[in-house]
Amino acid sequence: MAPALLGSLLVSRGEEGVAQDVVVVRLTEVEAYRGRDDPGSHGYRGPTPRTATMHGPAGHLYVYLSYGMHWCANVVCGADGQCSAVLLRAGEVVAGEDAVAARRPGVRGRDRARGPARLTRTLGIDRGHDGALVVGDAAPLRLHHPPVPLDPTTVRQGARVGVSGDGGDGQRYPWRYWIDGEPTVSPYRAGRPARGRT
DNA sequence: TGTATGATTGGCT
DNA sequence: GCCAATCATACAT
Repeated sequence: MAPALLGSLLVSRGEEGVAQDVVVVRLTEVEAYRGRDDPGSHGYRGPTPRTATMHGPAGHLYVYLSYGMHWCANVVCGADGQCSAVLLRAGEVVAGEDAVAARRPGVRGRDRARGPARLTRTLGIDRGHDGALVVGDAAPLRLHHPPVPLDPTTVRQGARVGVSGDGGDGQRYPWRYWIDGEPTVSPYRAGRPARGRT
């Protein structure tokens, strides 16, 4: 699912449906997360209240607070009871420049949605969006297929950002996907070495 | 009830 | 490149 989401459009309807507030972001970078078999995932230690949405049916948003101050958003991809989601790491603002300028004064160009927390801020996503659908008329945020099919040869793949060793041997799952050459893709940072905890 | 830690960002050196 | 900000969550006591 993760590479298939690249090039897709994420559309936020404005506050109270005001057309002027609509913002559209074209996804350029995502990461896949699974459950029990993925040490880098919030679902690694089994379902908890926080990750309930991530363990639910596909098509909903899993939103969590990072570092006590940043919201990050995932699209849930697995069947109900499974744990599978794709973190929306970065994108390009393709519509709603004015709304974004008002929401993020001083931030311009490629940085407006370059990084998972910047993306949520630009789209106005927060805790209230956890569990919301990304399909259907009532959805506060909607996901659309790419207007033009993405050239599959431009998709790149590598280790996830900020995730320490995935396997016991320190290997890193190559579950980060991005569109080659896109300036909005966030810089790579390796995670801390796995800490001894069992 | 206490505490360590992040799927990050932005400012400063 | 280094580091503080800031707090819900998970887990230990």
